[in-house]
Amino acid sequence: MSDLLERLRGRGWRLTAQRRVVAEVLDGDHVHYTADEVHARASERLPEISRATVYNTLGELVLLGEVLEVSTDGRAKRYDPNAHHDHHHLVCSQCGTIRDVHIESDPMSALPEPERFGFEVSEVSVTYRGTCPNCARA
Amino acid sequence: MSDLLERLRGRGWRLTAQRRVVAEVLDGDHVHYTADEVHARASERLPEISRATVYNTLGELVLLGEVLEVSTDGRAKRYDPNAHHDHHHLVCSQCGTIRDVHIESDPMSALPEPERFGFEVSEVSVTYRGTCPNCARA
DNA sequence: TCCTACATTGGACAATGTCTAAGTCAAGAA
DNA sequence: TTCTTGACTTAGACATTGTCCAATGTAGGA
Repeated sequence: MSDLLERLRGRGWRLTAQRRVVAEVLDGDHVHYTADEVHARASERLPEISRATVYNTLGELVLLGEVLEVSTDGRAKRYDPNAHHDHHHLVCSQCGTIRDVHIESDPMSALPEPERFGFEVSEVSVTYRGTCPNCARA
Repeated sequence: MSDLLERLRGRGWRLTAQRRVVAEVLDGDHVHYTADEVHARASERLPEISRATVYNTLGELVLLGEVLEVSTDGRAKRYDPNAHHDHHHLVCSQCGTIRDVHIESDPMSALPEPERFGFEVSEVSVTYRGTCPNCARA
């Protein structure tokens, strides 16, 4: 994730304590926090960080293509730092847990020309839903 | 859509003017209104209908499997009456327009067992994003 | 027609996200 | 190093979307 900070500095980002902490919170695999979860974790390291800054920073990371925005349930958006590896999502309908998954076909090529309705299609996301092992036990 | 009303009555639904109007608003192809859009359209025919009733009715239709809930952008959920025909969605990133599309592969079978992480997977949705012809012109 | 359980209403409340004005600070210039 | 400036942060007001509740209304069976 320090790679990330270097890349961003190279793009003219001013490097502040707040941005550094947000980037650190997002470091890891299968990380899919909501903005408020990021804020809570960032506050542990930098208590005075404001909600607005977290929202701003997440928005910038998304625009820069470093983080993906995932909205699985119409509740809070989640932020996925794994933006440089093509993947999809598996979501537990009960507890909301998300896993990154890799699939064996190319869904983009599965959409026939006549079904594109003249759209310039640039992106596809596949979301699987089900019950995770934890919730299945309960 | 009157089929729908019959089906619901058969399931013990009490048939009220409000529910009838909501069902009428949802009639049609490529209909993907937000709850507030449904409310606005329903209000044209039944001015005193309340927001709460629209939300309640939409929620019930979803539970009954007659309408699908679609959250494409983390903004308001949209309601898709085309629940009995398997399909996916093509969304314009600029104006939010949605089209129903049919694809040529089965995305469910594209998720290998080891990528299921012990989940009981029951559902898959594929969302294509791009620019619609209208927005491309502008 | 009458009853009653179910449906509707309006408004308060909750969750998430956006915006603004004022204060603060990172980083280049001198 | 210190100065300067425009970008960044902050707190809190506000907006949007959705949920809940107590009071009232009504569909449909008896």
